[in-house]
Amino acid sequence: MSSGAPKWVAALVDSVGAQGLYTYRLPPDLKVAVGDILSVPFGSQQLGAIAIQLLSTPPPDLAPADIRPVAAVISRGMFSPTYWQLLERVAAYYQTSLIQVIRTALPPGLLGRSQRRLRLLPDAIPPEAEMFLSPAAVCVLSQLQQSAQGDYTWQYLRQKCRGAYRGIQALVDRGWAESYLALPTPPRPQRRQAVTVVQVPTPEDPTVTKRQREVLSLLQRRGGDLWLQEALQYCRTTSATMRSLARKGLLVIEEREVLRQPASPELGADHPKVLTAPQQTAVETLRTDQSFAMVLLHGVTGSGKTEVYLQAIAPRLAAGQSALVLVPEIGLTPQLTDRFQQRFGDRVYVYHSGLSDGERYDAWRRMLQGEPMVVIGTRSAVFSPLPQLGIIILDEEHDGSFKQDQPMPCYHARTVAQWRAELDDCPLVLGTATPSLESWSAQQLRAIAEATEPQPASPEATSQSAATLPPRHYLVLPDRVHQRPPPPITVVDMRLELQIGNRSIFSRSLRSALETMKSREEQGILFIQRRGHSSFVSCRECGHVMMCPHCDVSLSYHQSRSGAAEMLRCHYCGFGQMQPPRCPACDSQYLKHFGSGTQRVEQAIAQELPELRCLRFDSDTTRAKGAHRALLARFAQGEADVLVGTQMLTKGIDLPQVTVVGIIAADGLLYMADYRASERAFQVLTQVAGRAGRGEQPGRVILQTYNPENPVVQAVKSQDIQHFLTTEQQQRQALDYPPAGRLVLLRITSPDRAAAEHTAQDLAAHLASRLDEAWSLLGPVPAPILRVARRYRWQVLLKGAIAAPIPDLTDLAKQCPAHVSLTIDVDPLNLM
DNA sequence: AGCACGCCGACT
DNA sequence: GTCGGCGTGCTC
Repeated sequence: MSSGAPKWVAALVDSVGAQGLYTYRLPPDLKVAVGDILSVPFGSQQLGAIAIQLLSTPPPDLAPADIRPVAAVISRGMFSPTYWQLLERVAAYYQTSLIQVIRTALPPGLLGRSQRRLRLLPDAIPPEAEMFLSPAAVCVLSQLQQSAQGDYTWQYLRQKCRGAYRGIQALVDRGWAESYLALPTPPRPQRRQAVTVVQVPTPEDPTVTKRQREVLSLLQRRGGDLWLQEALQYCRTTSATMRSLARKGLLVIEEREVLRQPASPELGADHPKVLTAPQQTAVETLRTDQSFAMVLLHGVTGSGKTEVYLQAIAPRLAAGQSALVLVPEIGLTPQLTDRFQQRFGDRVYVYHSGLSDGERYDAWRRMLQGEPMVVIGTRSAVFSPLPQLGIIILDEEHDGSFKQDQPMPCYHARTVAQWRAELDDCPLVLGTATPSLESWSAQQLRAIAEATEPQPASPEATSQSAATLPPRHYLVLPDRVHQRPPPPITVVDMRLELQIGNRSIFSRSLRSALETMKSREEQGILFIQRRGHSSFVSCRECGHVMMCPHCDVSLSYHQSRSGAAEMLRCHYCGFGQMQPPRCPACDSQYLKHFGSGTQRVEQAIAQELPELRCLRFDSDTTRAKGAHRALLARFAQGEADVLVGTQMLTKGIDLPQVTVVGIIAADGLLYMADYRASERAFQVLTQVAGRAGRGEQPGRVILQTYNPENPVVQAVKSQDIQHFLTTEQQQRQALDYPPAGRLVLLRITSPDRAAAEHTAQDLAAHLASRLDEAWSLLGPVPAPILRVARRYRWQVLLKGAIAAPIPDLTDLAKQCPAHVSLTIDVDPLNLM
């Protein structure tokens, strides 16, 4: 035997409990390469695994007899080297295992899992078999007898029957049922018959009948290439005619893979638009700079960012490269995806969490084929395996939904996209009307570094040198296209309204604006903050807000159940106090927690402005698939005068008829118990305001608040973004909050109330003893909503200097008792 | 996730 | 004694 050929493979097994790599034997006829997806035996299961390393000698600590063989190769050549590096980087930075990252990145089904199933053997079962069996076995038996096939997975039976395990055992022991292993079936690409016209007969050809000519011309009218089923229907003919045409060599019938793509409505074509000068500059920059760079595209709403994306992508496609477009939520941006499909046709692929497994699998196969294409997707699409990536665009880069906070890895798509752009050496465009403080600060840092670069850098000054920072460009689109002026923003002091006896949620200005709007047959948007469980407490007479004495955040209102004590609590340090009956500043009795809903606004309109027809746009009315598009279409067709909605209204919708935007109460946004409250409030309010006056008619914005002098309100009013960001950055700097410092949040949850609390305390105590001075510990504190989905939640926050390396916390999971789970959230956005 | 093993209390 | 529940630890 030749000694060089590898006979073993170290593989990463897709199992929660599997730690590290496992060695498998390679059957002589099976060719395996690093990165291939395998099916391997693991205990009693057949699991998905990824080949990590080929070995020519088995590990010494393992008896050769104990090494089991690889069962099959499910998929080959999945990972390019840079893709592999990307996943490893994500695993390392976000402190989770590589397999966990792989599970996030790959579509379900690629790492197939076998099922253990139980099949009834009806012939062997005597009458009144129940007499001999335990209740559990009877339960299993009756379940199986009720099913058509007499066949269920173990998992299903265990769900249905108490003590199913022993019951199954009893049935198997008596030979009345058999247990077997269903091998994982990789989702099979669907295949269908397709017809393609390949030759047109000459008019005088006698072998082609009149009917056949008709069929051919009908087919050609439809592009000469369609599914057999459709072709038969369309031509009202039979497969015999088609076969006869195929025999004459006029068309070809072949099996073809169906790449399932969710049906999109018929769209007309869209052509490149004439660019404004700033758009031209932006497109030019992106055309010339094709290697890794971070490009912050700062364009006010309505300035035509999408057109820049489209024209930046076009040359990449022409050069055989692909583009990745990341958006906050596909459902909210039908207009963007439509536009891309109109421009690039079937080269556009939409990838998001709402796809079925089959659709995702198809999308992956198509991407791996390497044809140039445009993938538009949400957060997880940052892992799309596009082999020839030419540009990454991250639209609405400030949006929080790019951060995952539920299962680990708690990654930020913007961070991962940056690594990806670096590894694949292509530009990353961050588009937004309201840059995040992170992106803006990074841009500032780079600008400062570049300004100081001409002098030869001293060896000590390394961290600030331009060479160590990624190259960055800052591109501004300062004006709306067609020179539409930005809508003026009127700030209304709601305290004054209360003083003159207006207890309505509508100020006099908003009311009259809505009435004028109605008389001109224009449309309006009323925005309210999404109602949350916990909210801040503010005085309706003097505007005083209850703040934490130890932290620079507002206190949150808590009431565990109706009738229970009303508590105020700080989400950062755990400080708590009772809700005072009167305002500590002015002794008013109108000290109330805030939180109003879309429904309340709807009611108020019905009572006070009954002539206005209204549509509600919130998570309740848009839950169904396609509901966003439908609702927006109804509104666009003039079915209602006002659209009442939440945050969802801020995202990339273009409604040209809207002239009035009313912000019912900005306050709910201003005092969320979070150091990012101001930034988020500024972003949301600016985005909402940007919805007004996008069409022919000029727009106006009415912003109602109990705190007109609040800096955020002032900044929104003046639209001085630079000033706002500079001030905000200084405040973060003073408190060492990101981006001036960094945070790591540990979320500890358990169905056991005490276990969650004790584990949080133990982990905090343990961390306190080992963290260096660059890091400080905040907590443990109970989560603002202590119990969610029957789990009690505690958290520990680590706050560190920006330059300090993040401590390795991966060992903490092992210190958690059973039933307590730990999530490590690096750079958390959501502190709740 | 499963599945084995081992411990403990309850019962023919 | 043994059955059945459940906690713990391992799977190449």
